[in-house]
Amino acid sequence: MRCVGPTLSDKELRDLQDQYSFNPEIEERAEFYNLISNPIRLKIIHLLREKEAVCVCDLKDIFGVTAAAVSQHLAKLKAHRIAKSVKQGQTVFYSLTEHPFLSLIPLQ
Amino acid sequence: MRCVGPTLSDKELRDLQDQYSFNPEIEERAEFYNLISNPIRLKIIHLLREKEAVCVCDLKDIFGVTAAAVSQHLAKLKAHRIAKSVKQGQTVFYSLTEHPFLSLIPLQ
DNA sequence: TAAGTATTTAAGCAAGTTCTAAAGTAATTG
DNA sequence: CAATTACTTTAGAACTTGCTTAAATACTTA
Repeated sequence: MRCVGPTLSDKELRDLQDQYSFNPEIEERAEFYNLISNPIRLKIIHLLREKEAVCVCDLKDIFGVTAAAVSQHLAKLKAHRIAKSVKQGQTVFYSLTEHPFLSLIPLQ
Repeated sequence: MRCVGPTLSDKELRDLQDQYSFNPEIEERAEFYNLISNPIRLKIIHLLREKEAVCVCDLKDIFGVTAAAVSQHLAKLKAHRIAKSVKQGQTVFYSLTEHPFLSLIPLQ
């Protein structure tokens, strides 16, 4: 049942339902915002804009968390194709991709 | 203990620790991204850019959830000073504030 | 003023997030 | 080749999120 108060017309309501109830573009963007809503992941992105490529080992020292925690954050960034990795010996270097959504994050 | 592999110098590491281990600006931005990482809240923001002021009752019909759910999302937007409300009779109209972080969200 | 409408608040639950410790894999080195 | 280092994966605890239902509040109207 519709509300009675001074509200939208039936047509306006239908239009907004069509536009918003299912909207993959906005939903995809929300998912990206969720990815960068973690302070460590957002910091990793800023840091990789500055440093090009950094290993897990250094990231764990910078943020003061375990290597496991850093590795899990990097795996999420990688799963969203925001970061990529290159193995050099036993060291894994992470760097940013050219993902278009990265432009949603302003430079420092 | 520092890593042994081909990594950052001690000085680079200290500089990055200083810059990132505690960084309220980035942390505040991450918190905002968390706010807009929910698809309904992000859609409400886009919708209010289009419609100026909309009541809880219409939002519940647009998104197909209960009024309680919408009200809780709006309360979060309000707590972060992204939205404000005006009561007209028994109807509560919500609209956007001029919060600077809103510029982080591109127009449709 | 009783009933109905709009909204908020509270309680509770299921699902998701993020950390740690521990175990597993792979490369390096004494 | 055993030990060490770098990293990943797994499992589990603590916490957060987002919904629903139900109750509470506020306003309107018959």
